[in-house]
Amino acid sequence: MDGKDMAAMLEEAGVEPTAVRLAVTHVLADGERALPAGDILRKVRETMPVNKVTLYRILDLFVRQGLASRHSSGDRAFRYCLGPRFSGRAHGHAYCLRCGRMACLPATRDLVDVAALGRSLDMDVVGVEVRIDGVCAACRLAAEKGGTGGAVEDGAVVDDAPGKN
Amino acid sequence: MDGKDMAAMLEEAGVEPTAVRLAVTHVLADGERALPAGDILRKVRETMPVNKVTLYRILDLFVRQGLASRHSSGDRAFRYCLGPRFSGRAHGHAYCLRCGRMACLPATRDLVDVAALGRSLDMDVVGVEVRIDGVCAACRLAAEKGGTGGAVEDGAVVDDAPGKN
DNA sequence: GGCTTGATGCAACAGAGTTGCATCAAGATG
DNA sequence: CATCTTGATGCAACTCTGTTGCATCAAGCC
Ligand SMILES: [Mn+2]
Ligand SMILES: [Mn+2]
Ligand SMILES: [Zn+2]
Ligand SMILES: [Zn+2]
Repeated sequence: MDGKDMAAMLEEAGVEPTAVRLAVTHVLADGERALPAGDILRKVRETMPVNKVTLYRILDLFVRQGLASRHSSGDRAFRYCLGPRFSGRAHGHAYCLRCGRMACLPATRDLVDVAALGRSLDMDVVGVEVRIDGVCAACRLAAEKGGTGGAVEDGAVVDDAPGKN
Repeated sequence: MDGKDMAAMLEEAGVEPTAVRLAVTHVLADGERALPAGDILRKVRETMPVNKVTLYRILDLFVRQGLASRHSSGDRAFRYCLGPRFSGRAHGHAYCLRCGRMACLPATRDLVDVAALGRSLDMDVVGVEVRIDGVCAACRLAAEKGGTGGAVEDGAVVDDAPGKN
């Protein structure tokens, strides 16, 4: 996806295309994984200075407009990826309990009979969240080699110090 | 379930049966819903004084021992209910976006083909989380009557002041 | 030029859970 | 009995992940 597509996506979602929003869209459009706000913030900052509040507001906006979707993981940080309309599918995720990475799966429809659900529950169904919890291949290998900390490399918590936007 | 059963469950789970743990088990054994720690704390406190840290430690212990299971909702508080071994089934949940209540569903097996998942993912699958998001019947009715706040009644946040255990 | 509007920044705050250390009771040991 | 150890609990302070209020700034309009 190039810059042109990003702007088109924002417009289609009814969102004013500012520089930061384009950068966030660019990160989300990677599409491999659902990312926590902290990771998105780091990636966007490789391009330009951004305040974390701005990012949170953009993510909320994107979710409201269907551009992004927000998913809960086993830890306390929500993960964001492109919404169904822009990723081309409603999909579940595979969450690694060791490294915290959350991979986007091909689709949810094969796994869950949503229609049957709507009928069987006395509830207006808005969405279905499917998450597979386990240990990813990278972490399994790392564990076999004797490591104890999973297959993570990044770490570095996003800070809050003045002048850091 | 009476007190006798509670103690038996704790023993079966390999957990020392203290007064607080029995009370927590009692609350979880209700079985209708998965409850946030705050709700559990309030209910246990109707019986005896307890510190919130104690509750969190008990919940962690219960989850480790399989007595309870921990589920993520659309908000930032985890919900706890009896684990599969003690509730008699692995099950998903229905989360109401209005009132935040999370109902335990009959079973997950009918909805998700877990075996197929294990095969298709390069991952050691530990668990599957299925959550239906929507608006519960009570909230739908409340909304039709013109209310704007969902079908909740409780509210009251659990405090942290000294002398409150 | 003045006015409004929307996006962004900054500081302080909030909720949910954690950590470290103190205390206390029940057993185990002598 | 005196003492030692162990596990459960309490309390204060802390972390992490967002949120809220208010200030600023730029762009468009009159
Ligand atoms: Mn995804
Ligand atoms: Mn349940
Ligand atoms: Zn992993
Ligand atoms: Zn409801």
